[in-house]
Amino acid sequence: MTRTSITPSGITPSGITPSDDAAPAAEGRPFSQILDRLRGAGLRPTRQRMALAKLLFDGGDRHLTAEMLHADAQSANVRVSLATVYNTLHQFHRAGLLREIVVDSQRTYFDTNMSDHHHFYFDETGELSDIPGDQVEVAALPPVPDGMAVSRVDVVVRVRPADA
Amino acid sequence: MTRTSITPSGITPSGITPSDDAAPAAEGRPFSQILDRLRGAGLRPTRQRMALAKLLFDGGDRHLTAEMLHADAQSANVRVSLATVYNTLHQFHRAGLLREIVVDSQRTYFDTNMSDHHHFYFDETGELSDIPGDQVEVAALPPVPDGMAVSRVDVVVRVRPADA
DNA sequence: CATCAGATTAAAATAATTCTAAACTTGACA
DNA sequence: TGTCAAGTTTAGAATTATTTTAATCTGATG
Repeated sequence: MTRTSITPSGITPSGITPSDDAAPAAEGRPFSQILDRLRGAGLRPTRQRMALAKLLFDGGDRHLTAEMLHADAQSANVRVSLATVYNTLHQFHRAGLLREIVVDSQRTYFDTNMSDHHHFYFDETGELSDIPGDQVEVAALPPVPDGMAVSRVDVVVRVRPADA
Repeated sequence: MTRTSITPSGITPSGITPSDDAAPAAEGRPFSQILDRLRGAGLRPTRQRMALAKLLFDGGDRHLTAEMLHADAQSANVRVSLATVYNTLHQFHRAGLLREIVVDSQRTYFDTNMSDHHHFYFDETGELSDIPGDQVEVAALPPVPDGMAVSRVDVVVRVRPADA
């Protein structure tokens, strides 16, 4: 239970409606948390960033692509262009709010789980699931080339239906 | 020294010329090795597959993209279309002659080193280098989801200039 | 050496992502 | 509160890596 996600109880799924947007936010919790998060990251809390942040961080750990988040936004009646979704994902990533996962050399996934962990990748379906950091041990890393520093170690366990 | 690559001594860089192609191949070594390799994989030894195989396997361990191999072919005066390079790389991969590496979600790399090993990835330059399998230890893999089998475990150590 | 499945190719098509330039918003300040 | 610069959003065009298409070749076999 070390996650930092925000999971309020009785708030409209996507909160922000086209008409009313400086919504009062009941006791002022979920909105201001996201707001602080954006401010803290030096990102102006715009309507679309707020909405995307809510979609991203309100639902537990998620692995998604730009297209997925865009679709999510559509279903939640949040109007954002795909370009903005791409921009926002990258900004959030640079700001340390999201992690980029490379498992498929054709699409880019982002992970809302920023803790130290690795991934299962289901080749068939293209789905991802987390492996807690403490369940994989990468021992004995070789000496890093001169003048270089490790920026990250990624472990991807590729799985497929046991069978053939 | 457990590699299986073929490194002949005094043969013209790419061997195959547009005009003469059923070349005698001196004592019949490098050609027939590649030939056997293709035949063994159930791939018809065509002019372009032979040439690409030579480029791929004659030069030690290599990490390359389709575009790179295509460029290689051009400089070696081997005429192959880019589409054929793509096809060939995938066929070789399916045939177990090449390994696909996912480190960059924008291009696909292939590795001629089929032994068990992992990679350093230089974020800045997009270059790759091998880490011998025995220099990384992935211990304590978590239980694989039901009905699934591990098809591969990839470890990528991302590095960048030590500094700022 | 005729045949044909399999291979190659140029060119068009696709998919994911980025860029562009114009049209907004936002926050700051007078 | 009105104004404005700087930062954002957006539709659509552009780019990049890769795949598909359809036509044309080529290697293996009889």
